[in-house]
Amino acid sequence: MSIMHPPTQFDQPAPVLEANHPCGDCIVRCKAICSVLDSDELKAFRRTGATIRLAPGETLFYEDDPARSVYSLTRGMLRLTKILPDGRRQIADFLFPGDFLGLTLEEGHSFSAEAVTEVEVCQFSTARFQAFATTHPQLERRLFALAAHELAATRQQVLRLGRKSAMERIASFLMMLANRDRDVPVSPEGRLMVVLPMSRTDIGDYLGLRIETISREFSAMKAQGLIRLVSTQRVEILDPERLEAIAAGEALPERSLCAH
Amino acid sequence: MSIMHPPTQFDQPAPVLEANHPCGDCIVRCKAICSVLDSDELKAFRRTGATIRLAPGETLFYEDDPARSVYSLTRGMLRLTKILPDGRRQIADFLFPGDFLGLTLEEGHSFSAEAVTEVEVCQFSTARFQAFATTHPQLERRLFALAAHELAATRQQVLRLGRKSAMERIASFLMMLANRDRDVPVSPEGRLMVVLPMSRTDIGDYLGLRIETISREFSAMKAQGLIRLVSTQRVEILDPERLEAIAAGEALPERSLCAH
DNA sequence: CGAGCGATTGATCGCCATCAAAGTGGGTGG
DNA sequence: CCACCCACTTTGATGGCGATCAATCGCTCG
Repeated sequence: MSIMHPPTQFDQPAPVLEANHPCGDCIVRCKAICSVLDSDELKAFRRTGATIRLAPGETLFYEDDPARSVYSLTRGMLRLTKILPDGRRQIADFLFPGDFLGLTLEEGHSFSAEAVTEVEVCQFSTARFQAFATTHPQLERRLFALAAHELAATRQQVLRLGRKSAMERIASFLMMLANRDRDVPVSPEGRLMVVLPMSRTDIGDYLGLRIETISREFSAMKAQGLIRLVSTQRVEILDPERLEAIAAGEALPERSLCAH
Repeated sequence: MSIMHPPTQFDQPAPVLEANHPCGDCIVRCKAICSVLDSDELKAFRRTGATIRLAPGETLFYEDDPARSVYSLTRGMLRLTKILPDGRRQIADFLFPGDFLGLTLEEGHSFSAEAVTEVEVCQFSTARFQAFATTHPQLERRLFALAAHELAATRQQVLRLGRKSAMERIASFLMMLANRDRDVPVSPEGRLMVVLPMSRTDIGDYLGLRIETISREFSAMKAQGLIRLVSTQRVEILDPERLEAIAAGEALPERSLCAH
């Protein structure tokens, strides 16, 4: 998952489209990979692709499947997962509308992609996409920008998993979600609201923790007045500064469960 | 660190260079970013850069330093580190000759880069490098390939840190090193030999473990006949199949310290 | 209203961290 | 050449965080 939206120089208004353009009502036009294409390019590009819809839990592709398609996520949330032979699972990333996936230099995909919520993606043949990219340098530059951004975000994840405590990981995760859609996240009273479309199991598998630990730390955070659990899927952030400090590893341990 | 060398389609013989070409004796010519350039391009490119040498422990740049240069590592090993306020350290990656670093879309670097061994890098101004890339599409394609490759390797690291035990992490680390230079690594008797130029502290900070754990697991592996500790910096792999199985999470726990 | 699944809470365990001490090896100076 | 030093590694003893096992809660749906 990106730390936040890709750098703003790419969040530019995309070229205006004529009426009836196949991408005319695309929600992620300004963010997606296609934003660097002009109207005609985009139309040509779009014709080479299909739209796929997935229900929650459905799989877009499996790890090691031959990588014959690339995808642009237009609606919903995907998770990228890796599984160990004994069933241990790691979620490498959550993907949001505008994210791009599936381009690899190896033969097969290096992770599975599954729908967390209802999902809609644009699908393109890898071969045709690459041919198209070769003739559109700005698309290649955009590809690199996306990869570089993902890489930076994934290295943040490495820091989280390698060196942060359970509460720090969760705080970090919440702040990341809170920072990503600065548009949606305010409660009626103007407080930061984070939506968690994924299950506790997913959060655990993303943060390298068990679901019980996720639950316990959420409860501890609630007890400390850091957050409010509006519902299972909605968290209100009551103290963003302190939560951010915890996420950054700046806060005193303050034992989560110490009563004695 | 790459899982292994970048895909072979890029490991092509680089164009032959005339005598006295400034890159004529470059060790990493076939692997580095420059491999996509022909002789004249390369000469023009090289003139824009400088050579920097670092002693072990010296820093090439710090996290959050403005990113004004990019680098190609020609000799030695670098580590990319992130530090938490209280001193906890995570090594995001080890870099080898032929690796490229420093290109980011943010203002500053997202990690520090320090020399593990004696190091030599080619330095280029970011601005000039980007201008040069704009006019050399094959360079941009190569950049994307490197980023994509790094991203896949970093996601492997996420799996290691999120879901693998101490011994699995170390086995995985050893096999990664063993697979990376298939050229160097055989002992006189034809067995797999891995060189560890970095300290135990570095290994620990890469794998999210303490140095005591690294030592203990090395000893346990030795006791199980998996490896032989030739010296602090040299490990002979005695049972690659089983070590690979452990690395992949396929092996039974086989309690490391269970005597009773 | 009951079934069933996910989330929460509780009790205990075990892996790895921490604290501590001893071993090793390389470099320096007498 | 050898004694000493210092940094790094290894080994040992103990503790704590998060995992595991287990029970309860709460919501959704039939």
